[in-house]
Amino acid sequence: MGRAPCCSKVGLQRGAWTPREDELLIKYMQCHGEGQWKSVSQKAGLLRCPKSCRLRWMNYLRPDIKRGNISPEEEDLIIRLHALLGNRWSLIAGRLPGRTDNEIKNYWNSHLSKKLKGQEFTKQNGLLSGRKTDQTKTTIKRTTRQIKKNIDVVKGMEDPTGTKIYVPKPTRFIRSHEGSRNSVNINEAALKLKGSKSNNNSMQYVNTLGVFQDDDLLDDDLGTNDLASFHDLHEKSFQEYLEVLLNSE
DNA sequence: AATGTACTCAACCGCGTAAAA
DNA sequence: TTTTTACGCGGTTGAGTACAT
Repeated sequence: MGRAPCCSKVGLQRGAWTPREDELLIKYMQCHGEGQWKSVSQKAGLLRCPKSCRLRWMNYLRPDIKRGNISPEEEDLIIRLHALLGNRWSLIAGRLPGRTDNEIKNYWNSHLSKKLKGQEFTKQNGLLSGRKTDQTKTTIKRTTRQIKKNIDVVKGMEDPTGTKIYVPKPTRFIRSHEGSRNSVNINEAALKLKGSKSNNNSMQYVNTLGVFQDDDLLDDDLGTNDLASFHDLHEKSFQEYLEVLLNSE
């Protein structure tokens, strides 16, 4: 696995971009479009490494980038998406037109992580404190049972028609109140999709839920384990699946 | 006004991986 | 099949700025 040489090693310009550099990069992009970053710096007359050029363009100079504060609607969406996806900033950014992964990551780290830290939700559910109420424990167990039930149904119907099923890659669900919300969301999504028996595609998505780590789910301390290693899907499937998760809240 | 502290965000770094050689 | 290249991602850094003392 090779690695592009660091710009400091080949004597290229570093640090903040000047207006002149921006101008050169914008002009080049207007003529040639994105891609071929390796040659961009040379052809545009910039003494910058490809990474730096790409980053400057993607996070700052691109014409479709939205400027200004994050709206309450956007903030709400970020919070919900983060609950579902974790720190997968590029995926989150993909659902916020005009916003970059870097911007959302910064916004999360400087605003939302602190904002959410002491929220009432945590206290009510007792999931971060390590002390769960009886009601919480009951909810977790009920949710766990329901998920397992759904998985059994799904397993029995796995790929009955030979339809292509997208093989996922692992996604970690970390210990957090968001994690506990995941359990509910995934469960609800499974129920909704399971209900669409007439739709073979839906069943594929449900299948992707069938990879929960059973032992973890049965663990009383649900929040400390991977809630699931449900898998990333083919892009189209993933987007549709995400819709279900979001709408199930 | 001077200094210290906290915050923001553009930019950098290192890693993983798909594609090309 | 193996190695190299190029790209994209998430974590981290640090300069600039705002605010508090």
